[in-house]
Amino acid sequence: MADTATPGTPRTPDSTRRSERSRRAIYEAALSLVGEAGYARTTIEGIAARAGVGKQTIYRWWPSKAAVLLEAFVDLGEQAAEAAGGGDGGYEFPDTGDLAADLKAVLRATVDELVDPKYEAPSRALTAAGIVDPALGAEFVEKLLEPSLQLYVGRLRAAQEAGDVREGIDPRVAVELLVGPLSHRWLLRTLPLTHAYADALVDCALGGLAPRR
Amino acid sequence: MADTATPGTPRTPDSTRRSERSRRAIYEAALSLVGEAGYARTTIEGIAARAGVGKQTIYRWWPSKAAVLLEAFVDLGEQAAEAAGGGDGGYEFPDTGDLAADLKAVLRATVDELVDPKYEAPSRALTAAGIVDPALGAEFVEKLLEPSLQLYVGRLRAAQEAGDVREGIDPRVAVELLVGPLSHRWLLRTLPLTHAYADALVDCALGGLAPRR
Amino acid sequence: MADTATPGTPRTPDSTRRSERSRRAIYEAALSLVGEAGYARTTIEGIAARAGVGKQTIYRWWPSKAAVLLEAFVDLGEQAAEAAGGGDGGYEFPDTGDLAADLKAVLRATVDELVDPKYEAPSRALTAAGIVDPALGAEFVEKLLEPSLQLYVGRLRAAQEAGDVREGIDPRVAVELLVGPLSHRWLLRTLPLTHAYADALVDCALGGLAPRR
Amino acid sequence: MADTATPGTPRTPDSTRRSERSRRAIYEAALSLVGEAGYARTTIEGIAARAGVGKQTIYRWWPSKAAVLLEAFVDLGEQAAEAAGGGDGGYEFPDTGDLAADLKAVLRATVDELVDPKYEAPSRALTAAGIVDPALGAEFVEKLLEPSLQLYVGRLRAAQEAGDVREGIDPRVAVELLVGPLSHRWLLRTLPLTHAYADALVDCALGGLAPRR
DNA sequence: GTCTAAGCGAGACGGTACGTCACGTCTTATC
DNA sequence: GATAAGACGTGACGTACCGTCTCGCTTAGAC
Repeated sequence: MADTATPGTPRTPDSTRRSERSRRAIYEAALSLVGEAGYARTTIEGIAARAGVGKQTIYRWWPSKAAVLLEAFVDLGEQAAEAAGGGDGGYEFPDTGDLAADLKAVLRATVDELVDPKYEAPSRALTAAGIVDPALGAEFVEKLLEPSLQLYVGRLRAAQEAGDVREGIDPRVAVELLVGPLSHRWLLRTLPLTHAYADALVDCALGGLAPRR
Repeated sequence: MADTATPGTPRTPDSTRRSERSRRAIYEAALSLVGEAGYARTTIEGIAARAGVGKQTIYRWWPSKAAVLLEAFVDLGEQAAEAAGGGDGGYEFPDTGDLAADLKAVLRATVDELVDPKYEAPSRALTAAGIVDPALGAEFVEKLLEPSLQLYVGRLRAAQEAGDVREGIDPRVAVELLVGPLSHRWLLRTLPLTHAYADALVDCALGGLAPRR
Repeated sequence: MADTATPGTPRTPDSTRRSERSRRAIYEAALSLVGEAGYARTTIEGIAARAGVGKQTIYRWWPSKAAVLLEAFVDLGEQAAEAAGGGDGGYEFPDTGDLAADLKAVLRATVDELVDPKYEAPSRALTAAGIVDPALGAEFVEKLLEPSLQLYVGRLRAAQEAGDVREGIDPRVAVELLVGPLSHRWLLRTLPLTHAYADALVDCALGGLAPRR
Repeated sequence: MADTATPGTPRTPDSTRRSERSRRAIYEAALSLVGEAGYARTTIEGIAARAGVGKQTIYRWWPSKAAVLLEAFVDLGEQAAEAAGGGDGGYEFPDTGDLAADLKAVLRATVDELVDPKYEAPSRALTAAGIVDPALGAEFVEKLLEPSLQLYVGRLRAAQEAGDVREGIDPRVAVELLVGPLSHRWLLRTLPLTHAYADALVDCALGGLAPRR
């Protein structure tokens, strides 16, 4: 009965003795390197060197380069949220009563975020890594994507109760009807991602393609 | 309009002397290796070895592993089309007069294709590579994605003329309203990709989220 | 006079952490491969593979294949000397009082060594490499050739003091008068290298070509 | 009895149809490249490219890079001889009656040639190649070295008849006594190769190391 | 004067080795 | 015991040349 934590075969490091200093330095190094050189040309050795950290310190705490970057990214988001909201990091979805306006505002903000050069490279890299690696993808979805989607779901459910959305509609599908096309254009670069597109999406999705009788 | 191929400065190989034998062997090796070991564990050396080809023969004709796989994939599609349609490779979009039914049929078929284990690994790999590398992404879209989307656009335009789609709707946006969510679920694995989901999408998109007055 | 090793700009490895095991394995692999396949067909990859060592471990410590072999050869000599002399590796030149006899004995031994198939291939390879590459040649001369020549010089100087060599003679030139022709025949393979030739050389060199008045 | 030339298995090219133009261009390219980049960095592809010649034209007529260079070098010597002597290329060894003076003159000229930067690189390269490759070495000795040595032998034999060299001396050994040390210094770069050294060699060799009674 | 077969320039091909980079593991010394 | 440092075995990278081969083109010598 030697080990406190999981008795699994691989050595479980003692997280209470972990160096906060190193952790922060690794986050910063990872993000800056991905921003400068791109994800593919960012290496664990490079992160360690820039962070002034031994390679083993990275391998001890993360299973892969993608995992490091994901955590760094989550941390970035938390810090931004903390700085902005002051609260516990929970963004709120606007509810002015005008569903279309609210959705357009949020989708426009999302567009702005997606094309912001500061976030674009690491976001794309993480998304791509998650597409190929299911485990990483699951973490990516759980930590970064799903929380946002839940906000949409909440707003749409409220709209449904207010009678602004038909009864038979599954709010989850409705969310994807809006977010899916945005994501599609961003990831695949088929056509420019603009505010106008965001507005068009909302109008189409709410009004439907079929003519109103 | 003199030269078909790239007139670039660096050594341009003479494509008339290219070995068809090697090209085919490389396609097959690339596809089989990605299928067996996954994209990340597929190497150019491995492809060359399995194809019985010198590495230089790959580097002479393709700039990257992703480019090889993309071409192999395009070739696979062409061969399949040739075998199936007998014609010049152009699939046709069904038009029974019932727009909803036609869209559901096609989306269901797309779902089946996306979850087919034979195609899933290379498709994901290529998509992910294109997300990170704009040049490759552009080629991916142009050669593989856009042709399919144009079939949707054609069908929707016909529907619009028949009065089955509202006049103000941009058919391109309409297509993305259907395809975007599908792609979103497939790439990010948020929720299972099923025929039911395809049907729900069509219903939502055609009918709209807002209640009919 | 701070640093023993090269203070060069490029990554200087820490020699205190060097693996003795690998070093020895590399020496052995290099010597055996040159013996079996010849120098030209010996490759760094081959040495690394046979030594069970990464290529980088060779490139980290040696600048070239020739440098590896030179060190391996020097090491071989040191080990042989240690095994034989028990002392610090210094061979001694015989001094029986009979200069001609002593020289013949040593030259005959040299002949035997030069034609020994075990040493011939690597010796030739190293000499040839040194002929073309001045830096390597200098190291070869300093580490392997010059120590031997100095023994000759010492013996000849003693002979000069004993009145067995004329006063005006430069001992260094005298040494080369004996060693040069031997080396010439060995390297260029003009005529067979035999004990008889060694004897003839000593007689000619001591007695001179011109008739004694 | 199908083939005119050697009925050996490998295709024997028809030398009557050989392109003199290409041959000369290859000689020039080979010599200039070795002079500029050194032997090791000279490649057959490089020679072919500079000569404006297909690789196969080289492989058709020569078995190796060294063979090309050797022939180029022999040709160079022949052309020089033709230009100088006007005759059939046979240099003559001076015979003024003063053996020591004649030998010194020739050895000094040899020294000058050996240190001439124009010839040094290819000479060293060829010598080194011949040291390692017996077949090439034999050709090198036969075509380039032996003819020169025979001139020495002739002069020494004449001196022996004139009573300037002792009867018991083998002229061949005597030649090597003079040429060997020169070659030794040149090849191994132990000490500077000078006219003074040439003179000292002649004096030592003629007078002998042992004191005259 | 044609015809045909060789040499020729060019360069694609299957290979081997190069020298470099980064991986993930391990060891050593420091804190 | 976590850490900075970095040597190690491993394996892929992209490049350089190897020696063979296959193309058209040209250029004799035989008809």
